[in-house]
Amino acid sequence: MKSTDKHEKIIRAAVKVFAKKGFFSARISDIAKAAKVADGTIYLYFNNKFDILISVFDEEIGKFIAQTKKLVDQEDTPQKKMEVFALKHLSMAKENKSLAEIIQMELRQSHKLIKEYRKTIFSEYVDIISNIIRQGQAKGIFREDVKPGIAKRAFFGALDEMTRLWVLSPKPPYDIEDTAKQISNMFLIGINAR
Amino acid sequence: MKSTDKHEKIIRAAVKVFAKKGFFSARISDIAKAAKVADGTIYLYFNNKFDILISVFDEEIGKFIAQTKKLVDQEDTPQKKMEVFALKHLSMAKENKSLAEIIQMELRQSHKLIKEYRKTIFSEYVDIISNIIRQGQAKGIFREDVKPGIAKRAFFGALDEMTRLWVLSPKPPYDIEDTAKQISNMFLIGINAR
DNA sequence: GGCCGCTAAATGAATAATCATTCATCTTAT
DNA sequence: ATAAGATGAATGATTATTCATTTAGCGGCC
Repeated sequence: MKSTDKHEKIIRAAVKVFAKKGFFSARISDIAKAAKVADGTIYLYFNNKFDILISVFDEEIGKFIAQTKKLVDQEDTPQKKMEVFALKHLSMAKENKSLAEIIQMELRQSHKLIKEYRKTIFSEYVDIISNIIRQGQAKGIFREDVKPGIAKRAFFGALDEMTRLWVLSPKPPYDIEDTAKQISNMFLIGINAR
Repeated sequence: MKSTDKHEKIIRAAVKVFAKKGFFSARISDIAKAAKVADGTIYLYFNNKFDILISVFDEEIGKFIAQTKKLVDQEDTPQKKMEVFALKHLSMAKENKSLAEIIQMELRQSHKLIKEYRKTIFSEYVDIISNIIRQGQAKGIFREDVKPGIAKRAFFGALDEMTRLWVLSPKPPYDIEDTAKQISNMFLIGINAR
């Protein structure tokens, strides 16, 4: 029985089960059933339940960050980079809802390991934003008095909250591209009339 | 033994314990010990563990929203209202770190009841923002093409993410008032140089 | 080709530990 | 003396994890 990669099958099943029930309420037997393997089989591929969660993060989030960086690099202006970042962020949430749900829910746990994990992985991600902002400031395109360390959080937070809305609702209530543009515009030109 | 209000004592203890260990890892006996009562006593005041968490939210978040509304109402201009909202939000997180931590962590759970709860309570809160924006638009102060439904999420998300930073770190790295001003400015006038 | 024997992989029932919850008993205040 | 309040040991339910047993794939041999 070597036909399919069990590791992969279990990860995929776990993403679905964790998204649906949450990490703590998910039973190993739920994951096993969803992956169509025996309970014990899971322990041939993972050390314990927590290890499954970490593996989900490790194997999925890394890819996504790399993709985002690449897309941002392809754009010329800082403004366009911001917009592309927003678009990529929101698209990912829409296209991979279960994973987005897990990131939203489980990566917020107060478990020590999760906290550390979040700090590291999210720093790498939000620093894409602060780099764009610094570039823009160097070129005289962005205001000098904006602190990149705050702005990156604000921009990421705005996108993260939109994602949460979609994760909690059955359907995305807004158009992805329109939302990405609205949000990046709000940061770029503000909401004041003139 | 009627000297102190047990209900209150237990809530206070629960806030600390939940903040430290998270809802699922917190044991009833932890809370009992922190509140200096017997395990069984907790069940004289609460139906079950989950009920404690809900009570924490109910009794603390309601107060906070009311306070925020009042402060916002006292300001004249929409711009000032936005700034005051931001300031109140961040101050609350700084002054009541344990509660902020619980809101950050536990109110994100995928448990069905929590999801519903979050939708209701947060709607009330973020609608303060969309109301400010609509007022500003009616007065011709804010751009008409900004959608209040998106802007409210973005603004809240930005503040929420700053809060998360503080909750995860040992110390607040930025000045509250300065941060509130930076964030509201970013929304009001954007980050573009001109 | 068919038949052993061997190993790695898979199974799932049994185990063992964890805790939320209960309730028979005890305390305290009036 | 009584009852409302408090106690905490015992209960029972839940599940992560283990491990004795089974199964499947594979190479060598006749």
